[in-house]
Amino acid sequence: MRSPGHSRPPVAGATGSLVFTTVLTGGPLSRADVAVRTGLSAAAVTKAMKPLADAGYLVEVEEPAADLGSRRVGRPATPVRVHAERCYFAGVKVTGDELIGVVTDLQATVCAVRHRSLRSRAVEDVVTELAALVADLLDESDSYRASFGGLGVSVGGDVDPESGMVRYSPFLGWRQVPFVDLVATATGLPVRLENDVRALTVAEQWFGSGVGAGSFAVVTVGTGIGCGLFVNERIVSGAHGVAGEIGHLPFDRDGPLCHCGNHGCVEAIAGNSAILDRIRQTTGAEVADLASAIELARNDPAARRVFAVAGHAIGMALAAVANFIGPERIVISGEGLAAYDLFSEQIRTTFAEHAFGAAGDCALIIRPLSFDDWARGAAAVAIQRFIAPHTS
Amino acid sequence: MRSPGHSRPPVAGATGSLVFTTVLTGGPLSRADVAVRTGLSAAAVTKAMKPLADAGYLVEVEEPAADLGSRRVGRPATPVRVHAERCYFAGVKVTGDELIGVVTDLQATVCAVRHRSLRSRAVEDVVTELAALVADLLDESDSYRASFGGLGVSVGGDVDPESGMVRYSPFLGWRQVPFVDLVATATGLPVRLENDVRALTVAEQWFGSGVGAGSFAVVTVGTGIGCGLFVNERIVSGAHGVAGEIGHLPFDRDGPLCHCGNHGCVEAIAGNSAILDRIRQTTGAEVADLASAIELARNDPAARRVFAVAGHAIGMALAAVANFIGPERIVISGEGLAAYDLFSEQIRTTFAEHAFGAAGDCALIIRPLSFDDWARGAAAVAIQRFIAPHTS
DNA sequence: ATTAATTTGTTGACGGCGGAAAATAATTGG
DNA sequence: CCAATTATTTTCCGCCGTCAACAAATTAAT
Repeated sequence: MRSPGHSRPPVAGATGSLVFTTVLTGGPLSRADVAVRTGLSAAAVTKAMKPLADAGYLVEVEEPAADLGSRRVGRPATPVRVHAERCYFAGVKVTGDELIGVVTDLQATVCAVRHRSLRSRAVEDVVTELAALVADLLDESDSYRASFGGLGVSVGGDVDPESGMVRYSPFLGWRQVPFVDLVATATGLPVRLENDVRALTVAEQWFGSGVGAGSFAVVTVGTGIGCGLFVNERIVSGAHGVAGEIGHLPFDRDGPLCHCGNHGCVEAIAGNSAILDRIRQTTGAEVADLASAIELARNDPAARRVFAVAGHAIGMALAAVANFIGPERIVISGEGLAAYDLFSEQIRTTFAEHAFGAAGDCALIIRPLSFDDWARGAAAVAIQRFIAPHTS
Repeated sequence: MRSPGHSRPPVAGATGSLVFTTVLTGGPLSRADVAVRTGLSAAAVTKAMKPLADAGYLVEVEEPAADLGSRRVGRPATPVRVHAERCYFAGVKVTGDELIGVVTDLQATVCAVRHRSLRSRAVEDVVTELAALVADLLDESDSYRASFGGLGVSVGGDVDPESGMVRYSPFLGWRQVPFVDLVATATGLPVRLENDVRALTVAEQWFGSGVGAGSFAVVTVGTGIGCGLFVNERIVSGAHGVAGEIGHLPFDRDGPLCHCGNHGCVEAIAGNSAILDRIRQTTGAEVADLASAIELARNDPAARRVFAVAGHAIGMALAAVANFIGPERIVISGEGLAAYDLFSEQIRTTFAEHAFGAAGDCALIIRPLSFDDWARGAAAVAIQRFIAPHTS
């Protein structure tokens, strides 16, 4: 029943996944290192690695690179690394007016990118366009199809990965769409669906700033302001599909009206369009997009003040995240962060002021994000599914 | 090396804990039911139960109570329940001016209560008083000492259960106190330490409204406003010991000054003393405590309005919790809730207004809490430790 | 050079534990 | 009393991880 060309997931059980992800996220590691990190015995590691190496997913590092500070006595370690080109994954982020697709290898390194604008948001049109986009991507190299691991799709809104349903997506205007089934039949590929912010969080968890953290949060600043949470070894999905909605924390009863109907939400102060509106309003300048707003702010104190106010709101939101779940790190990402120097000071000051006690020890990590990174997040979801099929 | 009279933890491994907690939290259950709930095979359940029954922790229900809607064909099930009197636990909540202690059975039913006021907050004095309090409690019945499972202690502030340290407690003015070690040597009992709100959350998780929920939050409204979180099968402790600090979410830049230095925190609007101050201020009445404030509000519209404003702030905080982690349920507890009818309407309205999408589906459960319940929470921590020693 | 010490990696025996299937038990409904 | 049905127990089997012994590869010391 297996379609030809789809690689079989390499792992047999939980231990296999554990060992594999340890190597995947921890760079080249000797078997002994893996044993220490996982808490398994050395014997168990050897046994778990055997089939993974046989199937080509793990390879021993050829050049021992003996220079690195070692020179200890004893048999030298032979580090093992993931063979990233062993299989490939596709990820597509669906927005209201565009599809962004990537192909990545096993380590989520982007190998190919394609965008495709949407002329219609009708479900069948989106599915058709998505299938075409993925086909185009996979046609870029024979290897992609030859050893394909899975397709990840991310959508903003309320999404259920288990059933593969888009329960509600405001941007697309969808309700109760069995998106995974539709995409799977249209493409013939194994498909996994996830919320867009959570997909990004998965990417950070395994391939980004979340590696090694017991808990972390990803805060995205863009049109909206969102937050992905990784707590107690897992991503928080919310009992009803909603989690990490920090965009509408109200900070100022007299603040600007938000589209949600309340006043002074973070999003209504620090969202991209809020910033643009505010800059137009206070300076009278005709700024077309965020880039020109940033440009303007370099010389115009009034515009700069708008960014400072936004930075204040973001700092408050970060403090709320830190006080709430006490993550080890918070990764702040977004397009606007290209202008990080404009926010930075204000964000950190406000965060420090409002973080409660030891919550302030939480590390703030800035990570500017391109649109392609969102699609990479979707691919990361597919990778995670491929490696740990059991994990929710 | 085991002190005489301390019962040995009954479980061998993870499966044993699982089966035992399933029976403990799920009331009397047949082995077949347990198999379904845990996902184990029936055979595994039988095998896991054997040693637990032999040791007297589980007993078969004698009276099959055959009335209950059953009357199906086939061999009747023999429900198994926890033998609650098999062993006893003590729990002590330490506040700035009082110790509250209880003895409970294995099901966290309170068997004995004692309070003891503190004349000094010096560490050694508190330890001495605590040991005396526990001794008094255990002296109330021979059974307590004869089959004693463990002592749980809860303290407000930043607490590390693993090391047994009170890292920082504002109310006691302690820093880096190795409290578990001190109490253990003073009492000769096995001791477990936990943050007070998290201890309460453990009690709800196993013996209260959290039973069966994949995620829930406990919001406590009292002098301070706090929140315990249960997410992804575990309680959230925060990487730096801080989590669930919702008391200082700022909702109103022009609101009253909070002791934390900012304006308009939830705590500065809806905390007990904030309510009292506000009522004195607006009505000029001399209210001594919350009870008389409630009394007054029954007839005085101005006082009632103060409660409504507090209810609004609480509703906002609940919405923030729901939007943030999307729990299945939120348990709201506190002394002030005796006057729930004063808050209720406003809390629910505000919550519904500010909960984002499906986050509003979260169930709000009211559970008035006595001070003894806090001590019971500490005992619950000891129970949990007794049953699942491996779990963090 | 030889040997000892040290660390890594492999192999095989052993045991715990959970599942599958068969056996046993206890009822209901003929 | 016999079938049907559901609960529980028993027996057997296989997976998987640890332990202990061993093989490998290198440094340090003699």
